Amino acid sequence: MPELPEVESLRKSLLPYLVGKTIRQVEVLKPKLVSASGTKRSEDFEKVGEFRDKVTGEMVTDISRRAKHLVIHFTSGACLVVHLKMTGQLVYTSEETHLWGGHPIQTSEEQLPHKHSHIIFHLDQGTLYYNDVRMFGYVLYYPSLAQASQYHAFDSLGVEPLSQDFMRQSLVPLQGKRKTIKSALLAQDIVTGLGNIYVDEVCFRAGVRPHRLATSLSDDEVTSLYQAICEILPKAVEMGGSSVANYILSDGSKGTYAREHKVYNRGGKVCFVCGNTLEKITLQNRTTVYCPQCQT
DNA sequence: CACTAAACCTGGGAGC
DNA sequence: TGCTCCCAGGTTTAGT
Repeated sequence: MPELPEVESLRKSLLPYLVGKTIRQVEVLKPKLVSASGTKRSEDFEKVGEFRDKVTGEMVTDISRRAKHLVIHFTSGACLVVHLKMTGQLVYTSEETHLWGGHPIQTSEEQLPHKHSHIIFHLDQGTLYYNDVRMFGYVLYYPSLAQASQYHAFDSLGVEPLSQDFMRQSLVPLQGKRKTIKSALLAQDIVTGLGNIYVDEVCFRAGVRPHRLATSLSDDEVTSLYQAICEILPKAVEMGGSSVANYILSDGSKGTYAREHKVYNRGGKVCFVCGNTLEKITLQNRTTVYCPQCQT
């Protein structure tokens, strides 16, 4: 479930650990998760060797984010594009800190690597683990940011909702989409970064039913959606994201925004605002929860 | 164009 | 205790 707030929180938590560190050695235990030249999820073992060779010796200069992708930048201009998909994690440990959940490692299940550690980056100080239970995620190497952008068609993505470019006007194209509001917000082409959790939370806050057609949105409702996104996403980032299932920050600690959820995972429960029962429906093949009273 | 389902995977929980 | 079944979300792709 890493959505924008989770990826952004992870990015921030990785920065102080990774910037300035050099990769001394790489272990790729699940070849299908990496690529060295744009061919995703290849089983080709030569490409694993290529990946290892190209990444080894690189120093991290910065970590950025585009939509739900993390981009790890290197001195040479090359970069790694990381997508966590459903269950990916990036966890950093070092001899000094050896942290897990903000405290020193104590139990065996806090030990790394474990059976879901698929890529291990040994740094000149500390170790970065890519863990992924379901292995939907990936780590792609690109020799330059330009090539990464080209292959990944980052330019077909909509506006970044945390950027200064994001304004009410950015959401006006919603009114031209002949699909449901939820579908249009999940599609990433108008605004990026929202997933199942935050679309439901945003719709609730805006007072809009997610299964209505986007063409039915009034101007005021577009404004409400804009305001809801502006309020919810920064707050979620501030709280480290929503740790449902297995999302964690780079030191193993959890984000706390899940306690702020008003509708996500609350189908059949009582609406905090009006006291009515929250409705649970399936939309776009995804579980969707809304309040029939508060959302119109 | 927009929808739906399936696919990619595994583990956790419910129900029996 | 242990089995089966269903569910979880991000994204792409194939089919309607």
